[in-house]
Amino acid sequence: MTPKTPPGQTRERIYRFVRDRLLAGNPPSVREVQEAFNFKAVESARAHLTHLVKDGLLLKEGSKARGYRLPDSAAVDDPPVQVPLLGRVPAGPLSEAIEDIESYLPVRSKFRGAELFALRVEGDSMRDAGILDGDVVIVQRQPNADPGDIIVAMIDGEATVKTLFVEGRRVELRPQNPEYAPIVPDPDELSVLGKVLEVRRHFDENPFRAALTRYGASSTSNTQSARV
Amino acid sequence: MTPKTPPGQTRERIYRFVRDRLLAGNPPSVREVQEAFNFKAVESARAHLTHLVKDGLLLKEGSKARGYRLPDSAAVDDPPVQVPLLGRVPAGPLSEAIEDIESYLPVRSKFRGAELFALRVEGDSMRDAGILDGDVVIVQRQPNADPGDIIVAMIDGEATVKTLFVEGRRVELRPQNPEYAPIVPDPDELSVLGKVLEVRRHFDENPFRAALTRYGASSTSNTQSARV
DNA sequence: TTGCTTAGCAGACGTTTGTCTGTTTTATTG
DNA sequence: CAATAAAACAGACAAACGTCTGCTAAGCAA
Repeated sequence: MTPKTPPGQTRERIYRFVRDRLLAGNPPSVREVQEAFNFKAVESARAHLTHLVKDGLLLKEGSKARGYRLPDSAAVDDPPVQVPLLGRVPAGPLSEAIEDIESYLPVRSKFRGAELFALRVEGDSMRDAGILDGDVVIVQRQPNADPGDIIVAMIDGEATVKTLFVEGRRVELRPQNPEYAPIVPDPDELSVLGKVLEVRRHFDENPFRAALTRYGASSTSNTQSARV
Repeated sequence: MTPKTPPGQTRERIYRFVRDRLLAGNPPSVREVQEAFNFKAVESARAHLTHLVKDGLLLKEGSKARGYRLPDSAAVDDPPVQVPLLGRVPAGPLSEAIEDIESYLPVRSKFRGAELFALRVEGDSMRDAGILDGDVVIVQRQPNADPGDIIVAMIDGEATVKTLFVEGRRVELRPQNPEYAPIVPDPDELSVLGKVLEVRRHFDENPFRAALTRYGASSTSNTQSARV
């Protein structure tokens, strides 16, 4: 027999497993819990689930399939903030750009209260900082920044993402890519839109696949059979 | 027979019914749809659901109970899913790693239903793909992947993030950094943990600032006065 | 009218899933 | 050590559930 786990230990892990599945909108069946924990018997999983209900950690109505639910007490403590992804750069006040909202991104609620917006990066001038063309940056709107911050600034009516450098009176916007030259704006004309808090990149539509298959990887025809 | 409803009218009501149930984390069964709309036959409900899938308004995987899900398009302003950020790599079943949860990250609800976890990347073997040391990847847990996918795989008991290549029988895990060599695992021993959907990097504690001040930017003492 | 399509109904079948009973193993406690 | 409780296992059963085939009725267009 599988070695017995100390009391409560496995139960807590099962609770979190079910909790995550429920938060993901994907309620597990008893047998899925069984398999996730390598139980040999369905009843082992069900016993744990029954106990969790008895302890008030889970809810269950009737004997429906995948019928376990989270009680109110387990509701996510801090609902995330929804940050607008702007299709165009907000030169003026952020409120004027709301008609250009492409979608909303959830960010951790620790940023609640800050004025945030998201922007899609164009170009690869920040390549060596791991910010690539098409990435989305989450920006905290603020009129000034500290040296070393990655900021979004308005230069000649266009928004740029650069690293801020300060040497005495001289202000420099440095790209992170040797192919690009630093920008030295007139300190009085430098308009800081905000400071980059986070970068995100999605691989759903994999932009690398096209380039990669050029190397001679399996043709699309046998992609299915080539699944690993 | 119950009077027939004009084309599409009932279908739209069914869609909203299912959608609301899914957003509430309470997926309905076919028979629950049947009862909600007073159909006399299960098949009446199922026909509508099948059509909704065909029209792309709903998703369905396999023949699981309560298996209908929302596609990406419907997930715009839905409450985000909370994804666990694991402090340690989930070598075994995901359920065994739940005790190592550092925190939860909000991701767009388009991923609702998938089994997701987040992981902190170590090393810069994927540097040229814009995945740097310390970045967080959001992974969809799945046992296989397609060529070109960026995957998390177990190699020699350690988790690695690499790009998957397949040439016939030969499987290759390619870093995106010329300083690293590709890994050619035994196809039978390659264990795919999941596929990387997204990368995130936080600049809150700016990792670049230390390196940047070396260039002679203002010393820490006048950082404040140097704010721009 | 005829033909076609869609909506709905009826019944059945097989799988998934929840549940139950009984047994074995392990840790703990007196 | 024996007694006890908890954990896990084994096997079975019944309800829930998804799916399929065949059918009728209603609307629509040629």
